[in-house]
Amino acid sequence: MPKIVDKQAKRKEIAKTAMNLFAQKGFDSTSIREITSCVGMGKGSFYDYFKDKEDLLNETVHVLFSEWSTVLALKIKDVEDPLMQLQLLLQEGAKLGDELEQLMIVYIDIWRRSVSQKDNSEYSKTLQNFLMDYKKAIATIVDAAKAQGKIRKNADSSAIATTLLALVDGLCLHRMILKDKLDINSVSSDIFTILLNGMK
Amino acid sequence: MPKIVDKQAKRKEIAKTAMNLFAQKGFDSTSIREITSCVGMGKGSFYDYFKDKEDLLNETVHVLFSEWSTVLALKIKDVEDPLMQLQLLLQEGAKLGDELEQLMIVYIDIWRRSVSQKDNSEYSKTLQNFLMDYKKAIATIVDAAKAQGKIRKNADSSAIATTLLALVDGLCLHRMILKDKLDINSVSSDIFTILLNGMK
DNA sequence: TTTTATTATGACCAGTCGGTCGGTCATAAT
DNA sequence: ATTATGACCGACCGACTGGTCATAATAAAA
Repeated sequence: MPKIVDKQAKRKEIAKTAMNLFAQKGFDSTSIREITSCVGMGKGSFYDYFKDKEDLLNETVHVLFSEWSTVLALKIKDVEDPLMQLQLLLQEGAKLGDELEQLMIVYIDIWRRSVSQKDNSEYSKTLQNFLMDYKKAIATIVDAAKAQGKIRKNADSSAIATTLLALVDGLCLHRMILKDKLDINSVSSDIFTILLNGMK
Repeated sequence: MPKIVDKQAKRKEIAKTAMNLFAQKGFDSTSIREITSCVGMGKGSFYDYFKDKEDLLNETVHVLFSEWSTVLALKIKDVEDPLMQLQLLLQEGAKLGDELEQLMIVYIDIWRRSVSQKDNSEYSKTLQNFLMDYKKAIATIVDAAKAQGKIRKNADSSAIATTLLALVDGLCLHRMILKDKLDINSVSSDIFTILLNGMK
């Protein structure tokens, strides 16, 4: 029998390498040649693992969100207090743009593609699902805080989750442009106090 | 003597047309040929108005922010109460993504380019300045609210402005992906109440 | 060793890219 | 009527694109 390679593993490997290039030049301007040469394989072989360039984008999106979730989950895993979890989510999430700047750039790139493309491409749906799952996870934490009486009972968990998520992403993005001119620590602690006062 | 055209006006016209195409395919994937054919001019003439493709991007960014500011300023121009202005800024700003979806898509595209490109290109600086000016304008409104005793005196205007701005952009972006699944009205009114309670 | 199914390859393809350039055209001043 | 000049153009360039395919390399089974 011929040698067998783990196709799924190689897909991941190629996607990870590609992500670095996407972060530098964007998806559209990164060529298959560049990617394969960076991985150390022939250009033709690319098509043994991916149907076409968009198929690579689908894989990239999966890798992206999986890494993102892993890192974020690690940040709050040992925290018990749901309120503290929310605060961490805000502070650490907004700082994730520094730590995972490349991921963030690719995120934006995919975002733009997903919105301007009218067809319901696979990566588009993945992006939607990621956002909704993320939101649900936050809403669950908010509910836990409500159950412990740390947030007023009549607060809209879903709305709070939506807001927090949008805020984190917004801060992330703005911070990427403004760099040191946007001090996450001072902003987020102040805001969290305000939010908290309002939510009680 | 030959007829003289208003070069700056034509630059604007071309940039506006280009923006529609950028919103559909992204800057990288939109060709000069496409743009000029859409405007109804020869490809060669393009270079009578722009040094190169990036020069067009600079013009596009200016047009983009100018349109954005104009529309947003219109939304709050007749409102006296600074608190109401802030609320409008949040509600209307977040909905601007619907009204000006094309602008928003191009905004994201430029954003990605600006961050991944390490050099300090002109459009990059324009984007930075726009964000900082925007933030300053909001901070001014917050100060006005403080002066009227509608926000507690010790609140950090700058932090609040930063947050509001990030929140608006974040909601805008999320709404573009989630469409109707994200109801801006219910979210923003609820959140504004929370913010307000905390800020008093 | 031979066979055989899978993996790996890079030359090749048709087409597109941003950008240049020589030259035509329309107009307004003379 | 002549002339000067900016506006306008599309053929052309070298470089590059995503994708194909005939062929070569590989390694387990016979």
